[in-house]
Amino acid sequence: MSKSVIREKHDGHISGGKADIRLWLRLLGCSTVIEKRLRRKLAERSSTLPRFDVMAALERHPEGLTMSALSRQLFVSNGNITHLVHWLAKEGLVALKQCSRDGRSTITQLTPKGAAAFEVLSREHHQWVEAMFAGLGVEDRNALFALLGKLRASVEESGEENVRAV
Amino acid sequence: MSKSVIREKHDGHISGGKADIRLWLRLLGCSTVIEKRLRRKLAERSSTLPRFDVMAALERHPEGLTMSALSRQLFVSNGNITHLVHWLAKEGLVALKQCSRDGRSTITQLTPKGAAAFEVLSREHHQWVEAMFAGLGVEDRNALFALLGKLRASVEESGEENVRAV
DNA sequence: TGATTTTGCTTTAAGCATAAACTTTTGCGA
DNA sequence: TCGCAAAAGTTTATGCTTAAAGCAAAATCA
Repeated sequence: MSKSVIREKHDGHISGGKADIRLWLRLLGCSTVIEKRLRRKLAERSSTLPRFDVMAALERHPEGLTMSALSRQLFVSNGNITHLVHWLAKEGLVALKQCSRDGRSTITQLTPKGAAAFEVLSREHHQWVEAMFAGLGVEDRNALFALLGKLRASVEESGEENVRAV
Repeated sequence: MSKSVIREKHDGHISGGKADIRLWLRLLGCSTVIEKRLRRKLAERSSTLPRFDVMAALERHPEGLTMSALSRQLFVSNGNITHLVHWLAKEGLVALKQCSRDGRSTITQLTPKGAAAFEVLSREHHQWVEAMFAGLGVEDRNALFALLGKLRASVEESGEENVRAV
């Protein structure tokens, strides 16, 4: 998975590491195990997470999206989107058409078949996630949500130095 | 990154989704942004996260590890380890030797060069992580750590149904 | 208008990851 | 001891991902 970095030891401590590393590894571990489970479930239905993501984005934009818009929405590279969309198009799940006002752009939309397929997958996806979080009470979920918000802010702030002098 | 699934909308809510999905996406987002930053930093030093992981595992096992042991430690497939270790060996960062008691096994160890390289990378790695978590106070970190522990337990429990009748 | 830059997308090369098939070696049981 | 199953690694096929190079269309601007 290319994710692990270092492993927690059995006593929950890191060899030579500190608390931050331990926290990061736990965060990574949670995210990874959930993601793997979702991938596996989707694979059982002959789909993948990236394809699901693309379909989810298109489902929320019935008017269609350009390749670049998809790329921005999903935070993946342009070439990546090309690949995914072409695959989905070959399967008949999305339709491509030239943009009339801009000859460079391709508009991507879910086909009825694609929308139906996503409808089913999406419902299941939600159930899978729900099941994995079921062990947390409402208060825990709210607290976790808030803390992750703080963390996100912290990470973003720590990266600002790169943009400072621009 | 193949991770996103669905996107949070600007108001922080999910189209047609529920709180669990929102929480999952925020967790995924945090994990992904941190991981991307680490990957980028390592790339600037001509390394990668998977290679760093392998070296970290070997650093904690000076006696050496077999390929399979590495595979288990890092939770990645066997073929994957083959690839990574051979690359590291070609760079002179790890050394391979046949296991005397088992002709099938290959023992993998850091070379002095590899240990020195890891020493440097590891120190930097720790600083990067520290910086990203710097915005969280000690209490927040402890709370987050505990909540993620609960989440992990929840995820594991929710997967037990597969093993129940075995 | 004409030249330059930007934008949208594709292609290519490299790396990471898995599953499945395969080889070799080991170990175990009849 | 023979035969066969299990284990260690490798290889192959497939897919995701990025960065970088490239092409064509559009926009900018002198």
